[in-house]
Amino acid sequence: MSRSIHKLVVRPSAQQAENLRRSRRDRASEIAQDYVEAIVDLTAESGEARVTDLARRLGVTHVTVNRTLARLRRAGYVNSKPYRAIFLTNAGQKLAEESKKRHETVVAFLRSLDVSEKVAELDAEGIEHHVSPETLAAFERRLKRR
Amino acid sequence: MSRSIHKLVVRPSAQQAENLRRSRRDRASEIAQDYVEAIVDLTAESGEARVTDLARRLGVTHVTVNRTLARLRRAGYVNSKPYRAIFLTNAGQKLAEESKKRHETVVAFLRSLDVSEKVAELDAEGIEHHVSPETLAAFERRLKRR
DNA sequence: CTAAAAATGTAGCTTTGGTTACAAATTAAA
DNA sequence: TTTAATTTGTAACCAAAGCTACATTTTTAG
Repeated sequence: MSRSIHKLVVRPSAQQAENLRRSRRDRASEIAQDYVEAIVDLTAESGEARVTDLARRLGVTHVTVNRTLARLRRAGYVNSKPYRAIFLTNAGQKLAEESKKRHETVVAFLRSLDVSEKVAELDAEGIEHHVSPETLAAFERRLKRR
Repeated sequence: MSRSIHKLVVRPSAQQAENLRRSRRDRASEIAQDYVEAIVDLTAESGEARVTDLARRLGVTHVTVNRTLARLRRAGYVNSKPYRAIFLTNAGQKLAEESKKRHETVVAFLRSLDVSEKVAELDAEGIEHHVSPETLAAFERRLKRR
């Protein structure tokens, strides 16, 4: 194919390449979502979100949290100062709300298929970042219909 | 000045931390799955899978393909020699079959929820790597029931 | 108040997956 | 068969996300 007819078959490949490229691009924001969600939860639970709390919750070292927070600060999702608690910007709060809602929908949907609670949580963690608005709407439709 | 206390590494990981850590670990094999699937497809379509074909299909440069193939060779999924076509090992074929089946199930399932074909393909690309056997079984159950 | 403990920050290394630029090998064409 | 085009390989770079080791700051206990 490479040497003869590749131009004739370019369409399907192009589509899939685009799909995969999107997959990869999306990944950049997945971690951001995990972080803002965790920040919201921790703030609700204990009044403030600290680096160490985040590290424990996210299963990484405080060093990783630190560096990632720097990126999120640059991206405008969080406000934080050295040795102080971490706060979300408006953009960060919006992202967190959307993420949380999506997460809950995915979990509820999986539960509605009789997936066990533990596995539903587990799978949702990975799946939620790849659910488009259209698919999310389909999930919600299904949930309402029972 | 240096206190240099050798702290023992404590791992009191919460459930969610474990979930996220799994997410990350899983990611390592996602690319492998994309590659072996693409190799199967290309071989079926045109008799052999070449570096350039893979690059086009996966939406990356041939350099990336090259380096990733080296890793897959090390991992025992592919056999390849310089300037020659790429073949799957038995392990690679097994992985490809499983991946393909999972992909098809996810797409069919989304389609059964009236998600459009294009979006179903798009979302499946990201979702399929995070679907546990239990959830996959739930999808299949649902598909049979209609 | 002081000293130890805990939290946070910084330096520097690793791996992975991406890139461009250029070199070498193979294939196709004149 | 010699040359041009295409494919493949290599070198050298980048950024993200992970780590350990160590330094600094803040908090807490005595």
